[in-house]
Amino acid sequence: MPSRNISKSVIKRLPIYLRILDQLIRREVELISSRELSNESGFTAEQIRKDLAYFGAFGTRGAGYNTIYLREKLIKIIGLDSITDTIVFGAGNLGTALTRYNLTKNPYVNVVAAFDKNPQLIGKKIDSLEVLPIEKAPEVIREYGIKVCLITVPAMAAQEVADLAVKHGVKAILNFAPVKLSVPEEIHVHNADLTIELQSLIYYSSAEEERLARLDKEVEDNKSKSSKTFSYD
Amino acid sequence: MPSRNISKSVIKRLPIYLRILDQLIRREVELISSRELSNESGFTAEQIRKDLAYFGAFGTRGAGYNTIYLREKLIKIIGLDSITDTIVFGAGNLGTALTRYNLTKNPYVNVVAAFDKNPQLIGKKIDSLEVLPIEKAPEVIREYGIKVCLITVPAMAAQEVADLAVKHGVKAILNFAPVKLSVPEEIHVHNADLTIELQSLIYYSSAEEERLARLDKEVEDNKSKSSKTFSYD
DNA sequence: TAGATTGTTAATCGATTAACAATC
DNA sequence: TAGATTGTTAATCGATTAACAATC
Repeated sequence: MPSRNISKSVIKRLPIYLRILDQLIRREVELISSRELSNESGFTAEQIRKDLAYFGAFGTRGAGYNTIYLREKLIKIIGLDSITDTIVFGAGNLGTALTRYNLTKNPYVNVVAAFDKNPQLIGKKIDSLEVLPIEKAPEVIREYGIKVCLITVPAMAAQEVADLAVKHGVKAILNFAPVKLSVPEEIHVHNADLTIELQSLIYYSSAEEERLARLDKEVEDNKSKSSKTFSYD
Repeated sequence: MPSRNISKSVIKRLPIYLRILDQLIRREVELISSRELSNESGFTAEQIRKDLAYFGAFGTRGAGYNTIYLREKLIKIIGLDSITDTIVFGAGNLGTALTRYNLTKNPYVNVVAAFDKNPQLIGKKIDSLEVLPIEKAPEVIREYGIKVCLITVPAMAAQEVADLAVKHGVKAILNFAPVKLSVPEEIHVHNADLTIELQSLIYYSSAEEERLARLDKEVEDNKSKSSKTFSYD
């Protein structure tokens, strides 16, 4: 029996494998080797084989993986074999984008409601979905047994919304607000912080070497100018 | 001199430290220990000290880090000391959300243009920014010396847009399209794939143990039912 | 000086890569 | 059978954690 407690990095790769299989199946490819999967995904063939082996032996030695069979297994592993109902907090541009994307392009997920506090947004339609006031959330969470939600409200409001969601039974949060949410430890939070992605990209976009060399020089200069400029007075 | 070639994981944490410092400074906190930074960020104090030490000695033994000084250093390390001009490909909901967010909430970045192919979106205003046809992109990239761009176009169009951006001088891409972009190896791509985030969260949201046990059983059953159902005929 | 906290080196842990026997 | 590719074990690499000397 495969051992459990599989690392986060492995789990993050599974949906990528799934997407590639979806594409291959659409192209009517029936069999794929780990080497070819490597080309498509950018991960090494060894890593792909090892990742899959945590969950079972899905391939055929000498041949490769049957795309349909492996896809089916991945769907079950990730837990996508029944559609996941979810809700979106915040119906601004980001909330609207995510709601619409998941409604139309993500067959594994259904958005049952979007909530906002702003009276101007309440009643607005996102495709056929009407934006509801946040007060309705507890009812919807209970009614649909919502376990996963997305938070796209402003940073200031995010903790409050998270508390409400957790209180009524949500187990996993995809958080787009630029704050660290405090939640009980059994609750899973993934942060999709777009500012952080962008800033860390900027690090690489301009001549790293030069910039850091300049920094070193500054720190040097500071030191020699007597101890430290600031000290604590 | 601190050694270079600092790992991606370190770089991804720097913007988080920066954000916390911004908050502390707003609250007029002047001095902070690595232990307190740990509480705010969720990373260990040891890790924070080590991360910072890659770039220099910014703290004061016995006291901690001066918030203003450390913030200034982080800004220079990340490369945020001059505003980064950027462009957004795709003016749908996601593109609009990102454009608006960066224009209004991200002081380190300026969005100089948003592009779309859809004639219905061209001319649309995002705050004071007018959506331009994608054909104008080369001109804008050259004029502003754009090094960083965001891609929010549909999966099908993403590679084409990336090629265009790279061709005209873009060095770093924040890609929201669910595809693996092929780019020359000196170009940096960060994937912000929201579907993958959501799917890997779903893995954790429902009883993992049970699901995987059920899977094991299936695979067992399959094996005993003669070799494999599919084999390659 | 005593107390506190950094910066840095050493130890541990975990994840990736390499190698290869198993087997289709 | 020969060729190919998986699944798995061992080796390596890198990142995190622990420990502590330096020093404010």
